[in-house]
Amino acid sequence: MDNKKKILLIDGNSIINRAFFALPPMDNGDGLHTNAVYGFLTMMFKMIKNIQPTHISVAFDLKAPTFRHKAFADYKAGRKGMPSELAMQLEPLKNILDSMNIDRKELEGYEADDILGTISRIGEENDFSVYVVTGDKDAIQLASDKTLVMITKKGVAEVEEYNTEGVIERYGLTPAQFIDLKGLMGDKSDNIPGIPGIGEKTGIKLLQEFGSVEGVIENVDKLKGAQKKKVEENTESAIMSKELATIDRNIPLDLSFEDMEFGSFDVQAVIKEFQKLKFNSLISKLSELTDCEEKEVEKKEINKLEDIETFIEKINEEGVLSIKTICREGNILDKNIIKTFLSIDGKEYYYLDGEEIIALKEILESEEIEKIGYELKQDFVALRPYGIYLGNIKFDISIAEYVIESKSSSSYDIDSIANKYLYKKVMTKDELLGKGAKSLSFEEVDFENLKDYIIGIFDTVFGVIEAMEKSIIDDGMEMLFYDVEMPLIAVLGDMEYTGIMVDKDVLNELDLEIKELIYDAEKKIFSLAGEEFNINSPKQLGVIIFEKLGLPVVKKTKTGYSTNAEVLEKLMDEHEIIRLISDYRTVVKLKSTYIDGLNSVINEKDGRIHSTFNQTIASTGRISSTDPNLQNIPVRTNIGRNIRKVFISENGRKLVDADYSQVELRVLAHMSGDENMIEAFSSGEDIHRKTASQVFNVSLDDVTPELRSAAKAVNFGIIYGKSDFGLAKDLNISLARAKDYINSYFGKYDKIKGFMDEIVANAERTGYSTTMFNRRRYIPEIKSNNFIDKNRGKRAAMNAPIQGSAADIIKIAMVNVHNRLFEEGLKSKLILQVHDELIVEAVEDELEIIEALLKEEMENAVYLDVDLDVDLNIGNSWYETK
DNA sequence: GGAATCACG
DNA sequence: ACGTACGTGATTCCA
Repeated sequence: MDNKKKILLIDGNSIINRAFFALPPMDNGDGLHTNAVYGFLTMMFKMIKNIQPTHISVAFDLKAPTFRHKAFADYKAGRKGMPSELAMQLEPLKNILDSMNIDRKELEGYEADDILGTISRIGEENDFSVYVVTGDKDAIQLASDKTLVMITKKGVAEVEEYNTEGVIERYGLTPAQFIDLKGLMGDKSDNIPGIPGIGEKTGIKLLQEFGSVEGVIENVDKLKGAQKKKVEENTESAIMSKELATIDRNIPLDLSFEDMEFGSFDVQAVIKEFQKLKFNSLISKLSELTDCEEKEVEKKEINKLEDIETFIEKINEEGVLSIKTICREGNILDKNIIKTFLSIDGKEYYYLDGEEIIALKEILESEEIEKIGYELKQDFVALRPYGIYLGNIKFDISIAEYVIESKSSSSYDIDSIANKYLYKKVMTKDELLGKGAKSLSFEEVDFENLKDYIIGIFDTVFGVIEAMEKSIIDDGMEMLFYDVEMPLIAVLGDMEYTGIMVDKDVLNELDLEIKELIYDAEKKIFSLAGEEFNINSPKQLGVIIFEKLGLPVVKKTKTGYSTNAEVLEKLMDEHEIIRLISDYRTVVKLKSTYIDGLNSVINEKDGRIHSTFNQTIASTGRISSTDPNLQNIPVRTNIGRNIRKVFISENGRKLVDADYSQVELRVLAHMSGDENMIEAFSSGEDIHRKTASQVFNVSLDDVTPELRSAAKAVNFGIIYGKSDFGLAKDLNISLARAKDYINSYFGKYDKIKGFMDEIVANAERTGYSTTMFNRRRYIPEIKSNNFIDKNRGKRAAMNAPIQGSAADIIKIAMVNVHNRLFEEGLKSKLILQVHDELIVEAVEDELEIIEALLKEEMENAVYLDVDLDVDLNIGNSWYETK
């Protein structure tokens, strides 16, 4: 089966039918069901990818009666018609096949089976390797050394393959005898009678002995008892059944292999069809199918913008501007722009050199002119040193893709966006600059190449906005995208550009202290171990404590002994070296990640640290912070908390730290509508204490610290979908008691239970869960057959609406705080966000205004069925704001 | 470049 | 019976 000529034959009705029943309902938002088409195409794409056929044909049944109906009035009697949800999907499927130039065949009086049988025969005669895909086992009779029959099992994704040998192996019969088997056993689904009482096993046995239906009949005398009687009484039925089950491989079919050739089609037309059905994920798979014409990036001119006046006039007319700055590596505070590329309509592209961009300041800052682009925060920040504040950021395609397709580990680079929406290959930054040691900078790169890179970005921006906008509206994310995510770009850009002041002296003092601690700990560890080794190497450390010192192994990792904090905690009483190792780990972490790490990113010009805030990373909608990560500065331990003394306010300013109190639990109370939980919050009591009293049925005064901490653990566990096992482990209680806690928790807060169950059920059906503001998180694992993956998917599904809604809320607050600071002409700056906490560096004159402003905007960002509560703390350093 | 570890909400 | 809390980022070791 290694011919160059390969023909893929698909039983269209059989496969679309299977797909319909195997896949959960899907629709395109316009009432058109799409699951069967989607399933069909997924299967077909997979086959094309695996088989690489040169020819394809899809056969369909027609409604008209076939020769089988004429021969046997009851043929297929009792079969229900197609459900309308499936019937409505036939035309769209046929349209897609047509637009992909895939041959379709249907012939009055015959079934799809007969078409496949005939083509496969002619194909074999013409030296093709033939691949037949269907859900109907009848087709097994077509199997041969040249024809591989693939029968779908479990939906449409997996198939069982049969060639001659495969049939013999599985049934002990030749493919031709498979027809005889049908003749004997009949087929309920087609209402073919066969011989009542003879099933697959008996049928196979008889055929192995007598060869065929006719053989069985001739030798009926050799049979005994009831079996003999059955065969005698149903001779005619058996012969007729065999006839009905025989695929007619000689039907009068017009066919030319030329028509069935597969490979070239109008990709853009197919994409349009897919977009109608919302099959975005399939669009990106088109490129895997065939190397047929990828749409080339059009060669375009990018000219120096000479006539700025006319350009500005035109912008004012159009009202939209796309921009991409290209910068040299350098200090965020310096003017680093090499070139700024501009386009108004996606047709004409221009550039300006370096500082020339200042000529467009008014337009760039204009609230009238809408700015569109890709990763516009970079441009926003790049323009700041020129005194330009990019205004009215309307549409950023990287963030649009993030809200449209939010799932874990997805990338939103320009190439994947272009590929998905436009089926275009565009140049990536890596392709432009190269990777690794040989990589170039933007300054070194050839200008012609740079132009192609920019054309790719602009073409993509202008090409995808319409489709993205439609997705955003269809999914109900207009408010989230236009009123939260887009304005947030400038907020985050400002935070990055402003940075946070650090006290280098404090940092150096801490460094000296910690060096001492590390040195002392090292010395003691080596002496207790009796040798020197690399304490930072879990491998070497494992050898020392588990082999040399013989401590009991608590847990293993993939690669060896586990030596993490939890394990060390368990070994604490076994040997005094453990405490030292644990402390050593703590201080080394502080030095490497925080002291050395922060030291290396202090901006030499302003003595501040300028982190980058990422808006398209976290699958739940949170913001993340890198270079450095300012969202994981130590706070939980006394020694670690000292790092916060490094983050200070400038002279004449104060840090105002505002944090939401229990925002995730409040979100949960609101979203679930649970009256008891809502009451718990409105009582104003400490929430974990109140929960303890409600769940354990004791008066508030009788809540012991143990009960409170149990309630706290359950409260948090609920947010993450924690199991009884995990709770038992954390609280160090029996599994039974942990179960008890959870049961009484859900007994008291029964709507929370219902809410969680509903989220999981919805996610299993739709594949995603949503926040209060319709932010989606896609969780494909929840449909997995793997128990572990599926459960992880369920927990992610339960957590995403809570964590994500809280993220939405603080983003709204950030936009509102930022707007008020601007509108009221205040000099204080929002400089940090740590998920439920905002930090403003306030000038002292504005301190009271800022306190009120922060509290007001954060508490009123949204209105929930429970109040949002914000705690304020003021200090000269982050350490003091506690 | 992945694994292990540990810092945060 | 399964394996056992969601979401991040940085550092270090080691193949």
